[in-house]
Amino acid sequence: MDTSIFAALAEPSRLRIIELLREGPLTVGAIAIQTGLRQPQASKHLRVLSDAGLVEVQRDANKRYYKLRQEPFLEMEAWLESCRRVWDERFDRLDHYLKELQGKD
Amino acid sequence: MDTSIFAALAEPSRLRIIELLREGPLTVGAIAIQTGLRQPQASKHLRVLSDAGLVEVQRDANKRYYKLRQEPFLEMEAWLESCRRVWDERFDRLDHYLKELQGKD
DNA sequence: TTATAATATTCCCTTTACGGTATATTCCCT
DNA sequence: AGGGAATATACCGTAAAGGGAATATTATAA
Repeated sequence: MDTSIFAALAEPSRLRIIELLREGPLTVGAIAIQTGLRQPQASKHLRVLSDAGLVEVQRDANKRYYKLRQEPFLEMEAWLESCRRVWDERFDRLDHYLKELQGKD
Repeated sequence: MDTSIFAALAEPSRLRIIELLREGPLTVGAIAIQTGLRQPQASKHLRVLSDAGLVEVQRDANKRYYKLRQEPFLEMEAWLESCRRVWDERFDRLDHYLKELQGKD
């Protein structure tokens, strides 16, 4: 799991941007307005998100539409899935079983 | 979605700790050894993870067993779910439909 | 080609995060 | 009570992150 994905999402404005992009692609200007960011900061945050692979850009004249990329989201889902078995009933029972074995030494 | 969760996971050593805890609860000492961290750093990272609600501690004499908490993982799964609809087939079609409407102006 | 709109980058400054080391705390054992 | 193990906290120094403002880039239109 690449930590740069989490690092990108750790900044409130960037998380906000991601949430805006759930509705569909947006230009830098639109993002700046909807987040209350100044244009340079919006660009800079989008750069970080882009470097982390969370968004991609689609050019249209001198506007740039940013949109979400699916891959990192799939990666996160897979990672969460790998954590999920901790709370899996069967794993819990196995855990207790092993603990009991240890206790017998 | 609380960004402190992502901030906690953004640090490589902390992500590693979480991944170790997938196997079950561990003491600070065990975590320090398995990650190659010195004990104080391990404690500090665990503090961050704890403040973010990702782990909880269970005392046993002067040892402390850290284990994963389920809630933030459920929260992340729900959040990812809210992003998922972007790639939903139907949403995509609606998007194209709206774009076509705009083009007619 | 020049003006303008949209976006990206640079520089500076301040704050925050992290590692290292020392020290404090807590608990057990005798 | 005193010693030692396990863990937490404090303090310091450095490096990275983030905002602000100015400037550079790219594309369009006249």
